[in-house]
Amino acid sequence: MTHLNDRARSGADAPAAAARPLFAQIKARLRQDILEKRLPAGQKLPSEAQMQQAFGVSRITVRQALNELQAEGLIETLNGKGSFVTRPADAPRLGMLAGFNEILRTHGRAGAGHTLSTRTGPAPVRAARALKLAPGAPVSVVRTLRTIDGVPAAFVHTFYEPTLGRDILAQRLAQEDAMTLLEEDLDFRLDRTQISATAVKAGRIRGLLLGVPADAPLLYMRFVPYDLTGLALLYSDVYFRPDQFTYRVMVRR
Amino acid sequence: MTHLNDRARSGADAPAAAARPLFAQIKARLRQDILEKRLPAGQKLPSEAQMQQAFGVSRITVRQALNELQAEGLIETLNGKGSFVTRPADAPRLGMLAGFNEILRTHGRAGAGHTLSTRTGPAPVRAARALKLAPGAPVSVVRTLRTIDGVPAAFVHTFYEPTLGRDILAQRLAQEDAMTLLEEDLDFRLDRTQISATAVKAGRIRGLLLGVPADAPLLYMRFVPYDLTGLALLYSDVYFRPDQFTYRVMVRR
DNA sequence: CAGTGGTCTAGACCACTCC
DNA sequence: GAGTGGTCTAGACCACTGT
Repeated sequence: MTHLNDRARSGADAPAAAARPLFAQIKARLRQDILEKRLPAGQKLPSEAQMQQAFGVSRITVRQALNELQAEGLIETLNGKGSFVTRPADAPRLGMLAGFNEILRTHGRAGAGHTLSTRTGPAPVRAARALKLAPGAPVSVVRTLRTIDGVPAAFVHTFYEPTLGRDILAQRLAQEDAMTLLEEDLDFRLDRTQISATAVKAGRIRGLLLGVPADAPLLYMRFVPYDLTGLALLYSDVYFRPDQFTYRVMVRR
Repeated sequence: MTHLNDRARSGADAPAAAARPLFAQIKARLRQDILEKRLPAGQKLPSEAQMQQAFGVSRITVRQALNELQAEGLIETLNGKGSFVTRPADAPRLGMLAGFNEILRTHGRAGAGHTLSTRTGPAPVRAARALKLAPGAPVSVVRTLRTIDGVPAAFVHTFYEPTLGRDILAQRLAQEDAMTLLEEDLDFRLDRTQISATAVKAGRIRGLLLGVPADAPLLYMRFVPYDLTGLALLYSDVYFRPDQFTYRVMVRR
């Protein structure tokens, strides 16, 4: 049966369950269905009239649930057509989580990438902490070199839990950046990304890789993207050649 | 008289005005009253019942307007008390626009600042472009040096239009960072900030100021905070000593 | 207690989309 | 035209805040 609490707030006081508002219950149910992919991306939701029936509530109550889901970006609603589960890749990149290649594309420059190495090994402390793993837990580590118009521009170290379908990352990190892959290929719902930035001297090894003197300054950034569920999806260390690339973000509020 | 369109969509076709939804008209009116400070920060709005009367609409229509204003962060609504115009400083810093000092405070370190110079002169091209001013238009320029526990940490160049009450910035930029001043002292409603980051060699002059060798790497960032109305409030160039400061942001979606 | 916002119902008419 | 979401009304009861 599909019905909800049945207004169970009146009778003998329910011992535990807090009797949440109807619209919140409907919202939570739909939300779960979406996050656990029982309602896959692009799927049309039942019409408001159908939900009214199914849940046994008035239309306004259904709409309040849908409005909040829309505000969270989980669904989009089109007049005359219906409500649909958002495709993660279509969701507007509000805060600009655009990755490396995406930025280049909008500037009309040609990005490319080479995988230097792929392996699985114990997580370094900083990666383990960011990913909330036990120190030394196994992680996949991919090192890539990204170029712009043939010139080395960034040296990237990506760490991620080798479970899930995430191993396709290793195959494709050379062509696309991690953010795009997570959204478009793995259908993760990116919610926010923790970014930090400093500068470092290139040093001998990174200098050779990036084609700059050992004392050249590099932009050193870390990225940790999080799911809508709060899960840290990966940890990425990036060294940028400042003459080739400037990082830009629009931060809201 | 306070009434709205009076459902003017039916009769003889209104020539221009597009007959926007009632709640949108109410929302727009309140929004303007808030942005133009006819409803000052902290002010209690009329109750929903009063607005129902004043605008001649149903309560749900009033609430739809208020809900959207709340979603935009312009008002906050407290059960049993009423709706109030948000104080910019109270609004949650979602995307983390926390400035320099604020970050230090949460880390328990002591920040301080010295004003190196204050003057008014023609805007450099990059500042004029960011602030949407005519090239060479007069801007105030303040140079400050920020220290952490007595060690130089950042060299800051701030440009802003010398109009408005903004000149109090010059007096206080040494003690507080610009973001905080804009919100707390000038009651601007920050909406988003354009940030960019690269690395540079310190060079001789900046090296002397910050107490590092001329070939030391520095984190070079630019900040342009925008109003809710889309106005660029200032332009800021910052050179950070990487051993003293790492920039962190949480970017949403 | 009176006043406030929070939730909900049962209708209604409209604009839009697709057939 | 039938089906969809967008807007709106006129009520109602509740929980919370103040006195």
